[in-house]
Amino acid sequence: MSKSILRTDAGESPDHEDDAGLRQAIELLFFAYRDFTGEADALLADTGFGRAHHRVIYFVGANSGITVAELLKILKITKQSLSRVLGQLIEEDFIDQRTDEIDRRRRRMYLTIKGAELERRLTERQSLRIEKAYQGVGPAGVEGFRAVLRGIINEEDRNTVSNIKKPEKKI
Amino acid sequence: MSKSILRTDAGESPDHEDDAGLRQAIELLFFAYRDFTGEADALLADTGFGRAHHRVIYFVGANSGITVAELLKILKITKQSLSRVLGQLIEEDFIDQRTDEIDRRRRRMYLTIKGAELERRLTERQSLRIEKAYQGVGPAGVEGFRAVLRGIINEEDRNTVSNIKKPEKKI
DNA sequence: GTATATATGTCAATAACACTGACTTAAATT
DNA sequence: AATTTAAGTCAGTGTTATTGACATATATAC
Repeated sequence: MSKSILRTDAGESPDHEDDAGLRQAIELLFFAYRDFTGEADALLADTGFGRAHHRVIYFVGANSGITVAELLKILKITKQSLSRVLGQLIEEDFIDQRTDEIDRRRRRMYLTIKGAELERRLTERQSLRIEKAYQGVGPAGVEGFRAVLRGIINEEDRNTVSNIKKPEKKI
Repeated sequence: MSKSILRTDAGESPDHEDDAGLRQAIELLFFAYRDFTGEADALLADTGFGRAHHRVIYFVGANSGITVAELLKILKITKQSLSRVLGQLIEEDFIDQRTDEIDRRRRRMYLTIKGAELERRLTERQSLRIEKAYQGVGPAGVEGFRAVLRGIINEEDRNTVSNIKKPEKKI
């Protein structure tokens, strides 16, 4: 009685993953992301910052010297949204913004000592959670995890994620 | 020069996953979730509903007859937050709420025809995305994907996700 | 060198989603 | 009869995001 809502409840589905398997994946993504971000959210709660600040700190940390436009492309939010968050982070000395030497329209962003310290604490927690989840899964399983997530990402953005095997990222 | 921020930039890290690998996983989760939800968000945009409505519709669809308290536990939001979203969904006839026959304090929720139709459209899209991501990864890889996500979820909630291999879910 | 395009920033209004705290109602349990 | 549980509501607040309009500085094209 409870089985499928995706298909019309008959017993077909021949060659592809069954509905239940796909629904399970949907739920796994929801719960995993909820808990994955929840931990960092809790750590941030004291500082007055939120998830948006975390994202900015993370990506500036991962891409030192990133420009505003590049950051917007990654986050897929509007300039005005970023502005508020970024303004606070600069104001409170977590991020340093410097004009590009060559193209003086561009502002490049860097973590301050304080910013890097916060980034480290946040990333450390999340890394630990993932590291634990990797345990007992085995290299092939971990590779499967990566491959499926990569496949879920919009094609045009798959290369935005740093690809370890290949030489070096740039962004 | 850009490598690690997690550890102090020296070349250690012996037995465990290296920082770059874990950072990559963090980014994969971010981008995958962003795009995974983005598609449904776009579909919802016309209707005036948002991601919160989607979550309620999804979980009521997956757990027909779920009570308010059970839904709150899954979503980890407050009663007041749910109230707004749920109220709209009932008002606009996507969800039907009926008093439990036995315990008349409980209100059980069900999708209406209209609600089930919307749920189907949303879940279909997301399922298709996951199905595509599964292609070429192989059964072991898919199992790895599931296992890692399950490991990321807080221990107390790992069984909230339907576990296909075992008899049946309940919630 | 003037015109145009690009990169960034800002002002104002609005909306979705979430929170805390305090309280009510109805029904079940003790 | 007293207490607990399930659900709902009122009021106030905060974070994250949106759209639209406009301003400034700099680079590039003609």
